[in-house]
Amino acid sequence: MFNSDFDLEGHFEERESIFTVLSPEELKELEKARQVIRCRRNEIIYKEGDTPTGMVYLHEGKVKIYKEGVGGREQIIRMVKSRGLVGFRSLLAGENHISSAVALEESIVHCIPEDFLFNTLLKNNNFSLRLLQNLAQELGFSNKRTISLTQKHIRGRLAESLLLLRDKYGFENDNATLKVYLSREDIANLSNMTTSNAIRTLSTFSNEKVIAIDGRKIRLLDVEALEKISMLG
Amino acid sequence: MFNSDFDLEGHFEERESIFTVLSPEELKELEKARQVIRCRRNEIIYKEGDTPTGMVYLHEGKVKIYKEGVGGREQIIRMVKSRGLVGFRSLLAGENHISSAVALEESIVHCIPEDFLFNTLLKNNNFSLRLLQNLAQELGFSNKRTISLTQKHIRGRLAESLLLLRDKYGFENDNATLKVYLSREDIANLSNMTTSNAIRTLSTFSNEKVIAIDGRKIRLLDVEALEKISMLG
DNA sequence: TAACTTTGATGCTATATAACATAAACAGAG
DNA sequence: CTCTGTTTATGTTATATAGCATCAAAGTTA
Repeated sequence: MFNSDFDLEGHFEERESIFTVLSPEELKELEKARQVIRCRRNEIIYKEGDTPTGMVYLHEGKVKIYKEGVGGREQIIRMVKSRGLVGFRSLLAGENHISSAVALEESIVHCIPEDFLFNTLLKNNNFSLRLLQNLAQELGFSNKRTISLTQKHIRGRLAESLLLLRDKYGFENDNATLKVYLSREDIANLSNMTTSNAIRTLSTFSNEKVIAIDGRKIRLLDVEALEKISMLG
Repeated sequence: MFNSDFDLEGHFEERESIFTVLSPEELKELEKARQVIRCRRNEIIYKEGDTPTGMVYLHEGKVKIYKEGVGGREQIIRMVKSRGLVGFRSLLAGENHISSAVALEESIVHCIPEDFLFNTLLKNNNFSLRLLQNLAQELGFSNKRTISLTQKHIRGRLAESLLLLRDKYGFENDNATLKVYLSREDIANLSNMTTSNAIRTLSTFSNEKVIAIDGRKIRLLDVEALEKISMLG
């Protein structure tokens, strides 16, 4: 096993939300207990250091989860898509939030009270198992990511990020344009590099015809090449 | 919250094993089901890519868990102490191992069959909750670590690793000597740097009277200074 | 429309750290 | 004990990438 790369095929896919394992009664309770919140673009959902008020579920939209590092430099540690979980780790660990969550576009999140969560965990073992699986996969992702972000070179890190965005959000109808529109700064923060270097390297990829850029629209022209670049670091 | 550092006080402490939440009958079953294995120094417990055969519990000893990165360079992602879990993530995620585990000294591990694990998870909700908490804390650790390893400079990374080793394994009776004896290479692999740089930086710390080194014996002379170095990156 | 702010693009310089080389100290095998 | 391989130590060089500066383009607000 030399390939330390991501299992690019839907590794942490989750077409269905974690709540599909709930019974009809539990779902009813959930609907009563949850609080539906609409978030605007760039709105903060929670911040590093906050005490979690409940579990946060992203019903619709896109969210970035990041941590502030040395000198306030932010590192995006996870991207969330519709039907995904945003804030759940800290609650389960019994800690305050260690990261911040911000909506990347108009989003709808559900805030699920702590009580409901723990009651359901105690009642419904399948729910517990499902959450365990989710966390375990997330931990695997984080471990793999640590290696990539520390050991790969700029080109490899950027290529990996682009593939990661494809896996997470997929393509537009043309089957090539990433279905997510990030600023160069966000791309840099996702890939552990400065904004200048993200811009520069995207340009290089574009010159090499590996991708095509049009503002924030990124089309993956040669996925195989990207995978190669990502692999070789 | 500017301090993105570790909660140095027993963040992922676990004096008691996760099995304390089992009932007397479950414990009996566990004793029947588990396989006790003695590992010698440097013995491989499992390797990246292996299919997990069960949950691995470290009864006694010290274990490093690492992943191979670009060009075979290894990154230690976790250190395990007595009564800790070694292999559990992959089983819960339903994946193959994404990391390897090696005994750092003579160790005794218990291999707990998959059946027992999942049966107990379905029967005993407190066990599930406990495991959820464990995983959630581990994920938090991994996220924090990603930031440290990517953003801190060599001195900061090494200082953090030394503090991490103290938190995990504690001191000898002199209340200063780390109770773990790693090669410079392991220290480097833990801190995301080359062996030369680990050696060089340890020397520097020694010259600065922050630590004292005598072969693999490392005494922390000025913990406050180390914390400062770790903090400032 | 104009003034202003943010984002994107590109070049240049500085620097942290990897990579390499050499040698001493140490450990294990015969 | 001697031989041989590994670990530790230290100096030198090369390089990837951060940091900074400048400018153009695109959005935003007045």
